Amino acid sequence: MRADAQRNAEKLRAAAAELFQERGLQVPLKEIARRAGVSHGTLYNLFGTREALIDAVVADGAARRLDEVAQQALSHDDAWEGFAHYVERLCELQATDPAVAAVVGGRYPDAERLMAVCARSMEAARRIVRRAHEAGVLRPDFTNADLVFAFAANALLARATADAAPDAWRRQVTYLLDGLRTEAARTPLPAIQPTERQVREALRSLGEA
Amino acid sequence: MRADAQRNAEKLRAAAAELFQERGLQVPLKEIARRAGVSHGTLYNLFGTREALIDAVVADGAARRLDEVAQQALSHDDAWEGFAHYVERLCELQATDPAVAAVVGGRYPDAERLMAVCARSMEAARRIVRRAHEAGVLRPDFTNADLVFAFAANALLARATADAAPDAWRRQVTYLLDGLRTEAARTPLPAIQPTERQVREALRSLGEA
DNA sequence: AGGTAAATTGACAGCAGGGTCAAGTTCGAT
DNA sequence: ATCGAACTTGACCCTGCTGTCAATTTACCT
Repeated sequence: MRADAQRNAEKLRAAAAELFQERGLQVPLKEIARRAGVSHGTLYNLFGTREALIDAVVADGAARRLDEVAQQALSHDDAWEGFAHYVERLCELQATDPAVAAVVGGRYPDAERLMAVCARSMEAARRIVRRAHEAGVLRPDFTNADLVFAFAANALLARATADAAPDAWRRQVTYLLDGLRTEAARTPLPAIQPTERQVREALRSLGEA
Repeated sequence: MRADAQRNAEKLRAAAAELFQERGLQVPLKEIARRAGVSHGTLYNLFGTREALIDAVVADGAARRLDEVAQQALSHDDAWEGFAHYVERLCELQATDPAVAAVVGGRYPDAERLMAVCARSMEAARRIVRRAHEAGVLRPDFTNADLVFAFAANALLARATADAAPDAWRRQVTYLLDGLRTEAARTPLPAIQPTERQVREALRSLGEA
C-alpha cells in the first residue's frame, strides 16, 4: 500500500470514528469522506463497504468495553449484584456507544469482526445468567433469549430518546431488574419461547427498524 | 365534491387501511395510490398529506380500541389486575396495530386527530396509574412518564421483532409488570426525572428513529 | 347536447443515499 | 528523471421516496 493511501485510510478512520460516535453507524459514507477531506470514491477504494469500515474502526473498542463489563460482573462477589450491574452497565454502554449497540443488537451481520464480538459477548452473558441462576437470585424462567431482547429494547429506547430524554432508559432498567429477582416472579410467563433461530433472525432484522 | 372524487377517496381510504395495517403507517403514498388504482396525484389532491390520510383512515379505530382497554382497566375490581391487564393489552394492541403504536408513541405530531386520541389515552392512563397507586399495589416511584416510555420501548421492540419473533415482547412485559408491584420495589430509582416537556419532545422524536 | 368547473393524470423536479469508473494525478522503484 | 503502477477524483447513474403542475378528461348543471 502506497504511503498516500495509508494516510488517507488513517484520515478516513479518524473521521469515521468521530462521526460514528456523533451520529451513529448509519451516517452517510459521503459525509465521512467529506470530513476526512477526501473524495467518497477513495473511501470506497480503501474500504469497499460500510461494514469493512465499521470493522476497522469500532470493533476493537466495542470488544474492550464489553469484555470489561462482563469481567466485572463475573468477578463480583454477589451473583445478583454482578448480574444487575452487568445489565445496567451494558445498557449504559448501549446508550452511549453506537458501536456497542450495534454489536449487542447484531445489526450489521456482514461486519465479520463485529459479529465475532457479538458472539463472544453473548457467551459472556450466558455465563453471567447461569451464575445468577445457580445462585438462585435470578428468576428461573428468565432465559438468555429474554436478555437479548431486553438489551434490544433498551438500545431502541435509548436511541429514540437520546436527544430529548437521554436518561429515560435508566428507570426502565431498574423496573426490569426488580422484576427479574427470584422473589419478584409472580406472573407466569407466556409459554411461547422463541427458538435460537428466531432470536438470530429477530436481531438481524433489528437493523432495518 | 364530485361523485368520482368521492369514489376515489373511498378507494384510497380502503387501500390505505389495508396497507397501513400490512406495512405500517410509513408505507409509500404511491403504493397506496397504486393499490387504489388511481394516480398518486389524485391522492395528493384529495388528502394533501400523509397525516391527513392517516387521520381520515385510522384515527377512529385506534380511538375505539384504546378507549375499550382503558375502560376495561378501570372497571376491573382489582386495581392491580386492572393496571396489569391494561399494560398487557395496550402492548398487544401496539404490536398488532400500527395505528395504536403511532398514537401511543406520539409519532405524526401533525396528525391532529391522532394527537387528540393520544392526549385522550394519556389521560386515561393517568387515571389507571392513579388508581393503582391509591390502592397501594403499584410501586409509588413509578410515574406516568415511565409508563409512556415503557410503552415506547415495547412499541419499538414489537416493531423490530414483528417478523422473526412476534411474541418476544410478551415476556418482557411480564418482567416489567412483576417489577412494578409495590413489593417488588427494591432498587432505588435514578433520581433524574424527565420533565413533561422532555417526555413530549422524546415522543416526538420517536418517529424519526 | 354543450359548456365549464372539478378532478385526474403522469411526466417532471427535487432530495438523499449508495455505488461505479474513465480520466487525471501522484508515488516511488529503477 | 522517468515511467508504470497505484491511487484519487468527481461526474455520473441508480433507487426510492416526496411533491407539483400543465394538459387532459370527466361529471353534472342548464
